[in-house]
Amino acid sequence: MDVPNLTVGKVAERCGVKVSTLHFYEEKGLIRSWRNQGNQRRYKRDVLRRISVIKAAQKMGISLENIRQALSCLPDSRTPNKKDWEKLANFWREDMNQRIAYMEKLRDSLTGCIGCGCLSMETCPIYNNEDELSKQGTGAILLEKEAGE
Amino acid sequence: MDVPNLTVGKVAERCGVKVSTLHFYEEKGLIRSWRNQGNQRRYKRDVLRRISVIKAAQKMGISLENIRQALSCLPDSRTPNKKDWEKLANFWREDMNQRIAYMEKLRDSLTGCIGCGCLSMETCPIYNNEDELSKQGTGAILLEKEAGE
DNA sequence: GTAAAACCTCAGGTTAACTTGAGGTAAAGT
DNA sequence: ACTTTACCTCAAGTTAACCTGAGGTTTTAC
Repeated sequence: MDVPNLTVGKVAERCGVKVSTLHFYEEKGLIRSWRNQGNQRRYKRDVLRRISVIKAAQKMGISLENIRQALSCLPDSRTPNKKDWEKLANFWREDMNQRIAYMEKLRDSLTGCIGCGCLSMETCPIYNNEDELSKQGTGAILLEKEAGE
Repeated sequence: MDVPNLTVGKVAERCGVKVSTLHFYEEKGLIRSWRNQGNQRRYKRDVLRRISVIKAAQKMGISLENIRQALSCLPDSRTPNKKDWEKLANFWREDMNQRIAYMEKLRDSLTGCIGCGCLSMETCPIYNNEDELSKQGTGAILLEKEAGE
């Protein structure tokens, strides 16, 4: 029982992404493959987890470039183990905490801010928070809604 | 003491945005202006607050299109009052709560998920959450980092 | 009254994260 | 064997949220 190597199609299917996405990720250095004699991509099994992590991280609002950097800490030579992945998780959890805290601040400022008169660019807590937080590396947020449709 | 009407330049300056952004917002139906005889834009003072709100909402991850829709509930004929703005704030606060809850779930799932073996597309809580939440209108997230450049 | 600063429109550019399509090769099924 | 399915590369298109620049007009300041 050799571990069967995966084709792009299989990986795409199992991860719920398009083949073109895998090409794209490879081009961006997020995943790796080697080629068979026919020049077709083959993947090791751990690419599945890698892609899962990429997707999860994206949902947390991390850009592909940042994900790439984080993933580059994973060992290239051997299949990453539990400790490797945990390191990644720890790295991002702190980030998440900051993002969440930022959102909470925004939420808490919102009602007061919009309702009262303070929402003037210079004095509004929302704007003051921004500067403070962007220095910490947590800046603008873009949440994409994919509601009904 | 007539309220002096604002020019694009003034509005841009006071809001910390570029003139082109104001043109853009107007084109997208987010703000309004009228023209003087020379065809130049003039704004009422409440445009400042409107833009503040747009900016704040963007930081919360709301898309311009959604902001436009929300703002379209504001009265066009009269200057919006406190109640009008509060309605908006309430509308978005619920949204924020969902987004925050989603982030928290993600964060809490992250360590376990990445660390253990469950991060397989079909069973991972992160993926299950996604479906559940996207039906509620809270989908993918994109947080833009503007750290130290 | 004239020169600089501000404004106008419209076309096209930018970035991220992909997707689509054309034109061609490899692998799999029967 | 041959046909269908899968894969390859490379170029160009897509969306959001703007920005830049060209070519021309209006205001403002001295």
